[in-house]
Formats: sequence, C-alpha cells, structure tokens
Amino acid sequence: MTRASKRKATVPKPTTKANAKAGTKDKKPTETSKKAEKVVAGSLAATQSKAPVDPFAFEEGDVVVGSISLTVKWVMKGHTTSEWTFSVPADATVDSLRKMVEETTDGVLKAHAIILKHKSKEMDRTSALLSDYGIGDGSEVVLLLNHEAGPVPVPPTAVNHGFPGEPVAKKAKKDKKEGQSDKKRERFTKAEAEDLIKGVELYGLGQWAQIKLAYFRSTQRTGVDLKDKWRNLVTASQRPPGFKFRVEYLNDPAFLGHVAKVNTDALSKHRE
DNA sequence: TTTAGGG
DNA sequence: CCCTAAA
Repeated sequence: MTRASKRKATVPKPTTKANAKAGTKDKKPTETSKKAEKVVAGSLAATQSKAPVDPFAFEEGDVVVGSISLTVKWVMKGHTTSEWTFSVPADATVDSLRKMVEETTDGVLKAHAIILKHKSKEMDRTSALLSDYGIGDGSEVVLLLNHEAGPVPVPPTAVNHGFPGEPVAKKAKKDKKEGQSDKKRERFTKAEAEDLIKGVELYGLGQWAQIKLAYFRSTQRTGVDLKDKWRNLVTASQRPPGFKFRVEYLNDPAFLGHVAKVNTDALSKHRE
C-alpha cells in the first residue's frame, strides 16, 4: 500500500516508558537530580501565553510537588464508557486537563468538545485551576461531550491508567487452543456499517485496527472483518442502478452513495 | 501483529 | 469468513 497518511492516528500504545510519545513540545527532561524543582514551579507564568503546562512534561518517577491524582470518567447513557487516571501538576488548569484527555485518546476526543464536571458542577472556566473547583487527590471528574461542537467518535476504552502513556490493558490473549473457530457468520447490521463508514471517514483506509478500537472495541469484529466489509460495501456501491441486494439497507441509494463518497475521499487522502 | 488480496 | 504473503 502507499504510505499511510502523515497524521498519526495511533492509539496510545502500551509503551513501557511513560512519556514515549506524548508531548512533543517539551524537549527532554534534563537530568533528574532535582526533579521536584523542574516541575511546574513558575512554568505557568513563564509560558502563560501558550499552553499552561505540558501535561506530559514530567515523568513517572518524578516527584511532583503538589501534584494531583484524579480520575476522569466518560459517562455515556448512564454507564462509564472509559476512564483514565491522571497525575497532574498542582497548577494544572481545566484546559490543560482537557488537552491531556485529547492526547490520551490520541485526538479521538477533541479538547474543544470536552466538558468536564466535578461533583455535578460544570468546569466552564477553562483557565481556572483544577483546585479552584475543589479538585484534589482522589477527585473524580466526569467527562461529557459537547455534541454541538461536532460529531465525536467513540474513544478507545481503558486507554490509560496511571501516567499517560503507561501500559494499561493486557492484550487479551488469543487462547486459540483447540478449534476455537466458533465464528458464526453474522451479517453486519446497518448500524455497524455506519460505524465502519465513520471510521474510514475519520481514520482513513487501511486503519482497520484503529477503527476496531474506536467503534468495535467490544465486538467480535476483527480488523480483517472490517476490511472485508468495507470491500463489500464499496463493491456494492459500484453495482448498477436498480441492483437488488439481499441485505435491505444496501437497497438505499443514499446509503451506498455515502459509501462511494467516503471511499472516494478516503482514496484521495490515502495516496497524497 | 496488522494489512491487503485472493480463496 | 478464511488463508497467508508481506511488511
């Protein structure tokens, strides 16, 4: 295949090092002889015009004076969809936390669309300190999405735990001991097909693993399944007008038209 | 392990 | 859906 798009769309990989890929702006933590010192002391005033503090500016082993450990939970339809544990500087702001969430989900959850609440109170002052909202160690923050800010895809589950970038979920072994080939043939529902379309739209062609994580995390669908389904959808969209499909939702010209459109757009981006 | 394609 | 060469 051609080179993948330049924009990295990879979900935080379970890296062993804490800050393997996070903040790209902060160079490197000079020696750690005086970690407690390099921390945020004065950094807020120093870079006030820009991002308050690079959320990933410190490392796992650092002793951050006045740090706050909190948990961010994304609640949707009554249940927690995803949850992350963060350790932030004492002078972290609402906005810096939102950016951390965006980083952690590798951009899947856009900072501008994130609404944070603490004890039912919406934290709308983005430049306010988390402490201004009474947030301290062990606090729990609820994350909501501002739908008016545009469609936001489902983020990967349990992306992080502890410091950003720290490994979290185990790989879920493929105990394919005996003939575990109990894979029954289950047709994609229209909803699944639509999620797949959104995935290709958002991540691009070939990003099956990414789409799997974003939209089929808790499903049996594998990246290969998604790839196969996309191939079939595109083929279907190229059938002559009036073609009759067994699967009902494929008989909707608008539906297949969308598939064709998304495919065309994705193809152009795929080769640039 | 994931992707791309033919089976 | 499966199989598997390539990456």
